[in-house]
Amino acid sequence: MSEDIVTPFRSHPHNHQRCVADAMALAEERCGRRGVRLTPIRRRVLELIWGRHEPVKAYDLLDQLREDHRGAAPPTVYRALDFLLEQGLIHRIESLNAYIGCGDPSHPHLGQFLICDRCNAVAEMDDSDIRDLLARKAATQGFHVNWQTIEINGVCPSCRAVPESVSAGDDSD
Amino acid sequence: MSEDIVTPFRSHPHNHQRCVADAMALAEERCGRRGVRLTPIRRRVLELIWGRHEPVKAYDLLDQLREDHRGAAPPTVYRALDFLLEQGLIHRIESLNAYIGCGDPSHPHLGQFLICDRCNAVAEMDDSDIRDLLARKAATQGFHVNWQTIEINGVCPSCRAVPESVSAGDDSD
DNA sequence: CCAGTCATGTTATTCTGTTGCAAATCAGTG
DNA sequence: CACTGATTTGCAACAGAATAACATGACTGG
Ligand SMILES: [Zn+2]
Ligand SMILES: [Zn+2]
Ligand SMILES: [Zn+2]
Ligand SMILES: [Zn+2]
Repeated sequence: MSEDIVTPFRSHPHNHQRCVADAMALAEERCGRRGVRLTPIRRRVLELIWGRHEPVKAYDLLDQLREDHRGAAPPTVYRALDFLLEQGLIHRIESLNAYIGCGDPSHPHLGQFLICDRCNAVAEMDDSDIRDLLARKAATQGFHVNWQTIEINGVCPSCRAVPESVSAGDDSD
Repeated sequence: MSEDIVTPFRSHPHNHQRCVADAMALAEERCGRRGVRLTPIRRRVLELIWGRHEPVKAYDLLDQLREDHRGAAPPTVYRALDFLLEQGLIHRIESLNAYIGCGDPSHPHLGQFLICDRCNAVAEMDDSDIRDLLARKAATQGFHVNWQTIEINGVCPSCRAVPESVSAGDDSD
C-alpha cells in the first residue's frame, strides 16, 4: 500500500501515557540494535518531544530540560536533537523551526507533514506515491533527489468541524 | 500541461543582464497594476535577489543594501522581503532561510523547488500534478490544504555531469 | 494646510543555532 | 587495575534570523 499514515491526527483522545512509553521502548530498542547510546539527556529530550503531540521548539525543550537538569545550555539540546534526527527518531519541521517525534522509527524515512494552522496538530505521512511523483518530476529536470521536505499547512479534521473562532488563534483574516 | 517549469536550471550561461531586466519590468508592471508601490528599497532588494540565481540570505541582502544605502537595518530588508513575498515576486526557501526570485510572478502560486546541494542552483516548478496529489492525499486524512512547502534537495544536471570533488562542498558521505 | 495612511529610520530585543575548548564519561586493552 | 582513544557533556561566547516598539518622514485626498 502506497499510503502509510505514520502518525494520524489524534482526534479521539488516546492513551498517551502508553503512546509515549511505546515510542520510548522503540527508541531504546532501535538504539541498542544500532550500537548507539540513548543517554539520559537524549532520552529525556525525546520524552519531552513525545510528551506533546505537537511540534516542539528547541528553546522550549531547553527550558523544560533545565527544570531537572541544571546547567543545560543550547548545545545540550541541539546535540540531543541532532542525535535523534540522525537516528530517525524525530523529524524537523522546517517551516516551524520545530521538532516532532517520528511515528515509525523502524525504518529511516523523510516524512510528509500535515500541519494544522489552528490547533498545531501534525499528522505524519510516508506516502510512496508522493515520494515517487516528486522523484519522477525531478527526474524530468535531470535532477537526482536526495532529500524531500514536504510540509502542508491547512486545517485538520477536528478544527474543520468547529466554528472558526473557537480554536487557538483569532485568525479572522 | 500540468508541468510548468517556472525557473529551470541555468545550465547554459544565459543573458543574465536581460534576465534581471525582464524580471524587474514584470515586477514594475505587476505592482502598477495592483496599485502597490515598488519603492526604491523594494526594487533594490528585488534586484539584489535576482542578481544571483540562487537563494539569498536576508543578512547578505542587508550587507549589500548597506553599500549604497547607509542606515539600512534588519527591518529595512525584512520589510522589503515581506512586501515582495506578498506580491508573489519572490519565494522563501524554508529549509535554507533564504529567498529567491519567482520565475513567474504573473499569477500568485506556491512553488516547488529543486535545490542542488553542490552548486546551490535552484529550479522552480509549479506543477499541478504535485499540487493535486498532495491535496488528494491530505483530503484522505480529512485535511484541508491552504499552503504547501515542497523543497527537494539533491544534485542538479550540471553537477551530476561532474566528478564529485570539483564542486562546492566535499560531501563524500 | 490638515489628517490619514503608508513607508522608512532607529534602537533594542528575542529567537534560533553554532563554535571552540575543557572536563567528564565510557569502552576496550594489557 | 591503569592506559588509551572515542564519545559525550559543560560552559562561555558568538553568529544568524527575525521581530517589537516607537519615532519620523513622505505621499495622499480633502
Ligand atoms: Zn499520544
Ligand atoms: Zn517519521
Ligand atoms: Zn514562483
Ligand atoms: Zn548543481
